[in-house]
Amino acid sequence: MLTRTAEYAVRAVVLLARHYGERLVSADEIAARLGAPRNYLSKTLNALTHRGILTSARGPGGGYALAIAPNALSVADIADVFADAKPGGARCLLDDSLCDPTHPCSAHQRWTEIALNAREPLLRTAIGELCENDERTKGVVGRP
Amino acid sequence: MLTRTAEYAVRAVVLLARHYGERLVSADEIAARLGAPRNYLSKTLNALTHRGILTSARGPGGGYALAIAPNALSVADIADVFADAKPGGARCLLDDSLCDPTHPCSAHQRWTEIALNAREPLLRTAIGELCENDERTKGVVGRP
DNA sequence: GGAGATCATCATATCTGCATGCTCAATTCA
DNA sequence: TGAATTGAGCATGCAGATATGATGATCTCC
Repeated sequence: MLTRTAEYAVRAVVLLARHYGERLVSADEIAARLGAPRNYLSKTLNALTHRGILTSARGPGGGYALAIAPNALSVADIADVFADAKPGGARCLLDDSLCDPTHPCSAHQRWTEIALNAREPLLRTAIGELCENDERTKGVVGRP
Repeated sequence: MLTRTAEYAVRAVVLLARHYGERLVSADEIAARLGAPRNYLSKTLNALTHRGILTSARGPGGGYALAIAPNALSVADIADVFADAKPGGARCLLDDSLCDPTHPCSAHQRWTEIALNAREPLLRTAIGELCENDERTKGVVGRP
């Protein structure tokens, strides 16, 4: 469903969400706890930082932190950072030469609808919903 | 949502579905109408043939044809042929060292549920539903 | 049986995601 | 100011997906 990089990103963000408002978490610690390659993860975290999803601080005691409340951040928000931006949607399913992009065929519309439906679960799921653990330290979760 | 190869496959199958019970369509014609590389598409069609989804015939007048009724074939059936078989599902979202595979954490279960929901639209959509065209030559479509 | 059409397969090149290692830059603290 | 810590960035290699070209195998038709 997600590319490997996007999966790293989601897992890292979920981890950071569990420390939201508490403390910064260094790339080394995140990599160790996720079992992900440190340098590769670093680039991923960097991309999230540039998008304003994370904040970062260097030096001793530094690391990454979530810049957005866990319940205000959807899984799709994370995944989108690493998705190749498809410019004009998918190509026509039936015949490239017979489908005008401005007046797409019915199959085209149906296909787009399916793609949206498949994306829906990612859009509707907040990071906070994935942070439940056995201690339930964060209390009730869920998109408001 | 789909890999490029899987997208070619779906589009090719939809094209073949429009000629279901009519005639065979050659790889050359399919490639031309889809705007796909001929030899690459050939391997894709070959894989579908080995799975029993298509039939093929060589020689003049030969080509490919759908081996299954369009309404009895889901988009997921096609996509699965080109999906890498993930052995044990996704890794734990929270912390690899804290999640026992036999007793996955709640986040793990939630994540699996999301993945299933995202796959649902592909499972529920029959190829026949994507074959509607302006002439509606095939009559009413839809999974029975 | 021969010629042309068509599927099937192999060899190779290109591109992208993934991963690793090294170096630079910024921050903290003594 | 200097050392330690930590993020940021660059160079490179590897594997798989994607694409291209050439060749073989099988079929139909004459």
